[in-house]
Amino acid sequence: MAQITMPHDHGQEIDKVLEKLPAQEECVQVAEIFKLISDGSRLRILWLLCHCEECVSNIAAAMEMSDPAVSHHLKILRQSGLIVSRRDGKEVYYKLADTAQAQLVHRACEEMFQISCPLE
Amino acid sequence: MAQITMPHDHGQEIDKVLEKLPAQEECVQVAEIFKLISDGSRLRILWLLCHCEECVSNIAAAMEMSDPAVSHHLKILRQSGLIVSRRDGKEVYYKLADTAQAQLVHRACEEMFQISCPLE
DNA sequence: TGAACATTTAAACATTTATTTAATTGTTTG
DNA sequence: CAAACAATTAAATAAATGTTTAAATGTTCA
Repeated sequence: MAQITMPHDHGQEIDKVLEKLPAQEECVQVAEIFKLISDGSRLRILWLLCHCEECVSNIAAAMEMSDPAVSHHLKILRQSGLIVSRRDGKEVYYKLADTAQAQLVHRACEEMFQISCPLE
Repeated sequence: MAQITMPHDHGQEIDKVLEKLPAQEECVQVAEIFKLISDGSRLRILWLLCHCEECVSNIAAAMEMSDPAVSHHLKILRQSGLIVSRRDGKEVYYKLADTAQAQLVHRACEEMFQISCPLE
């Protein structure tokens, strides 16, 4: 990693931090995960799928959204590996993936819901 | 809350879940927090400010970004309350806010960095 | 006061993104 | 096979977003 000269010298504190600064590409990757839950509709769909397995029609009804709109979000979530799908007859069921990453995202959501909604 | 009829009946599992389904507005609020760290550049800036207090010029140098671009992200983060600023002479210093929400976001980031970067 | 420095703001631009409507694919069953 | 149903895809649109360049604001100090 190339050394970067700071315009201003405010002590050596930042040097140690810069040693551990995640690379740009790594930050983009992590940000990509947060982007998955950075839309209200998609976050709400994911919340549902964290708690049950459901078909597209029912998800759309629960969200009060159109089927194509829901399908769009499901595709994004599935392509990321956060959720999985299975077809049973005419219907396709979605649920949270059984992976460490999915569990981590799930936990992050739950924690954030608590903090953003203090006991009023 | 208005009751929603499901197009398909797959048992009563979903009913209990829908009782706890966060409201749309609440999801938008929580998603707004995740949106703050859904951009690679902004996430990297926040990571830095989680570990030290620095002025805009130095942040920009560390990120290898232009001052206005960094300033733009700092503004978004500051307006959200995730970071705070103080002026000392010509320079403005930024650092993570001392709030429960900031700590929560900080923790979520740290956890996500670990998972997205497995020991290779 | 005026020059130099640090930061922010404004305008412009290219991308991305969420949603709608319409058409298409896939599956079941009469 | 054909009709009905479930889900996805495609095209179109409006809105949001990150970055650049240029200008403006704020602060220090000679």
